[in-house]
Amino acid sequence: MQLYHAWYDPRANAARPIAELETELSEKGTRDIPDAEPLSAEQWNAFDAPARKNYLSNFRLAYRKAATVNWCPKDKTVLANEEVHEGKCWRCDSFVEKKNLPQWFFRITAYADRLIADLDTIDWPEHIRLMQRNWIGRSEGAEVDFATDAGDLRIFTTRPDTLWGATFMVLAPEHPFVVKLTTQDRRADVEAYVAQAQRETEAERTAAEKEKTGVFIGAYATNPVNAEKIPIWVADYVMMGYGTGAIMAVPAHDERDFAFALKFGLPILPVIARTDGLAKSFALGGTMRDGFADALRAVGVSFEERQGSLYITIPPAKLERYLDLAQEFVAPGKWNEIVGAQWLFIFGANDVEKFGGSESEKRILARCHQLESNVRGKRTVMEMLHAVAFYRDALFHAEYGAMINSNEFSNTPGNVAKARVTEWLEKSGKGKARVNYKLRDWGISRQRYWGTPIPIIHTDAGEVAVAENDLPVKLPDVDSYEPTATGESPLATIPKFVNVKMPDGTRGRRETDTMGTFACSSWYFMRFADPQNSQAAFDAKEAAYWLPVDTYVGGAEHAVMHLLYARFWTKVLHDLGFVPFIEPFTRLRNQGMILAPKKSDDAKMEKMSKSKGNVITPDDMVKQYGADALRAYEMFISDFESATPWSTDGLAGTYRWLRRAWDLLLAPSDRPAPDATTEQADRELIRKMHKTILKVQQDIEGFRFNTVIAALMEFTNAIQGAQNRVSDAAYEQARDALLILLAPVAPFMTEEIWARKQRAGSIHQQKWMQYDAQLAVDEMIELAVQVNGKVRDRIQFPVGASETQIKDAALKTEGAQKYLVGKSPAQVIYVPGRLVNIVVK
RNA sequence: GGGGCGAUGGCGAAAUGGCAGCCGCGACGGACUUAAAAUCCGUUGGAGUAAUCCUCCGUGUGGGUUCGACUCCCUCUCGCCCCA
Repeated sequence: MQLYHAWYDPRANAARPIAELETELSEKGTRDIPDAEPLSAEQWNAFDAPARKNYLSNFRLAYRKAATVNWCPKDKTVLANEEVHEGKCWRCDSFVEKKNLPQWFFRITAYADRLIADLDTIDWPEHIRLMQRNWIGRSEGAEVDFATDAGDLRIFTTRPDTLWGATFMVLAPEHPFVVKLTTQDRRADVEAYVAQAQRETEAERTAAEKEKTGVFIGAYATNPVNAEKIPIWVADYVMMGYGTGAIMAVPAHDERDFAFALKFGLPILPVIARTDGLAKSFALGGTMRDGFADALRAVGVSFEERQGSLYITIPPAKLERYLDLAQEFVAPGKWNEIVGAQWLFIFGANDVEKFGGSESEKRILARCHQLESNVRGKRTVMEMLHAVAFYRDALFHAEYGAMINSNEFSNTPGNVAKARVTEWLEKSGKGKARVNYKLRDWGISRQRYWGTPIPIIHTDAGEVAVAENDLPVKLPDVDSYEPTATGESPLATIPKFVNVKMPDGTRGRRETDTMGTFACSSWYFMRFADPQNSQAAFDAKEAAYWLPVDTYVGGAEHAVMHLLYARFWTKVLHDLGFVPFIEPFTRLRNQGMILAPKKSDDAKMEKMSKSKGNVITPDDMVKQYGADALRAYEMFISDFESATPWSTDGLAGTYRWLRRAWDLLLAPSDRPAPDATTEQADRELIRKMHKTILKVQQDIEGFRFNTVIAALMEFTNAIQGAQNRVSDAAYEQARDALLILLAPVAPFMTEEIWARKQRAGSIHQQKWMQYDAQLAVDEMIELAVQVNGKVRDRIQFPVGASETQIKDAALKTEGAQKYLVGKSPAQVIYVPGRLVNIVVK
């Protein structure tokens, strides 16, 4: 239970024994520990034992806290996520509820930065490392406090540069401020909404994602950067688990906030300039005086005209001219606007309103409502603009760009905006820089029988770890594994397991949750280093000798869970001195999945796995074709990393090839003596042999087993084809090479042939073939002759011919000449050993 | 909803930015056989054509970069995996 006895010290950036933390707390409290809740030594020393245990839970790498589980009200059981389908129980189809239970967690978030940084030290596929980085989801931003009647409401944002565009706030339904701030008149609506959101599963909360929902809670918060009062809403698109469970909504530059604001008529104020300079204007028929279109043409502003209206996209350089023209031509009692790169409402000559804040929003809206009855239903300027489909791509963007409409920060360039605002927030005490992670702590509790018992005993003095000598805690023998009606683990119903006597005579209750299987898969490879050890999980010396794992082959489907958890566990054990390495698997390669037809729909494929019940066992194939043929076929079937449908159609072909090789390798050798005719054939066969040696060894090292088989098939064909034309010596040499190269592919068959040939020892202990570059080199090369990238002829040259010679010959080929009639080559490109491309204009 | 990967003949697939389809399956034709199986030989991306000559088309869609794109960049569609 080392995780329980350890905590993460951010100063050392490493795990340390919890005892050292206790000492520190008793001497100086949390004074030196960054981000810890303030606690003095006096306060700590005044705590009783349970209070101390409780406080230490904030630090331990293994700790308990309340968390929601899926609960089936009919089966009265806790369901794993994969047992919930579309919000319903997999067995009885009743709607799954949420239930709060104390659960055990591992504090993997403490290692987030190291889990990212150390990815650079291992040889893993790039997409797996990318997935882990995304999964950890490190984002830099700032914490900002918004004042409310219930005190400061803290939010986390990755875009502090958009603070001036915050027009409302959104709380997660579970946020404690929802209850504190909701006004009397809004209470009924808010409570109904929160209750509904909590009934919904996470899946439903995001599945019904298209339509945004939420309610206003009646309260307001003050934006610390401009003292504007903005309304507070509660909505299920904000999750309590991420950041602080509260967001400032900047609808002009966040897609979800934009959709939410449009739906509920909340103001949308652009505060970041567009980076693409896109500016548009829609001149509705009748709003501009005659001659406007001609005037636009005269200054070179292009537009589309449909049904009397002009759809104008204004080039950045022409914005000023356009503004002049619009003022000149706008009809009395009408207006024209520019959106995108500028936000201007043109009501007449020298009567232009800039849309740049809540005051201008009100003014513009009031004037437009007065002038035009059609827009009176629109609650915000942006809603009015959004009604024009032509404008839609110019209204919203989420890029970094120069700040606008942000008081003294306006015109701050996009590349420094975030840093400058963050710095200012810190200096002015309005907020501070903070790093946030998507990664959550790892919940290990399962309310199941099958799993490793969590070695903790609950006593009157709080929880106590099981003494090291008493480990491991074993599962009791039971008759029934059925879950309990209370949601507790079945272990809770077994008094013999639950009740324990402590050394001091008091009674304790064993923890009855078990660990999910990922806990075990996080360290099994360490146990493999010392599997018989009955004293400890493994001996440090054995682990240091055998580990880390040099090459780990597994499926990409484990990219973010198993592989991340195993890395975390390894780092903890490293910090605590149990292993000398920081990464468990030095090299990782993914094998592709084997797919099988879906049971429900034959036309679709899915991963072949026990849990899906679509597994095909290879026993019959081994019986019919032998293990070697099956092995070779699996190597051959596709690229190692690609998923591929299972099919035995090609297995007979692999079998035929191995049998052909068998016959060939065991055939009596009686070739003609070397002479002039055999000499050339010998050279060719030996050349093929060396090419094959190189290909096979390179491809094995690169995990390209399918092309290894292809190369060996080619070599087999080559020997067979040449057998009556080569000398005895060459034939023997080639056959011996094939036998050795075949050994890793068909280990049983080659061993048998080795024995039948009366060779000493095992074939699998022989030296590998030596590649000879000299003997592998070609005498002649064939080059394609292309004209404008299309092959028109071919030429042959001895190796070593000069570039000039080759280019000249290429130009003279019949195929090239045909396409050069009346033209002259503009360029001739020679790619050594490959082709000549003649470029003709 | 988020993240990752993929799409090439009838099928599994190959191809350091340089001749698309290596190798195998299947199919077709032939040899051997009384016959079948097995084995061996040949053909096999599509269209046009008497033709194995030749021409055009062709790597999910639409665009871009390049002398040259399956390969690099952007858009979309579909499929699979992981998480929610």
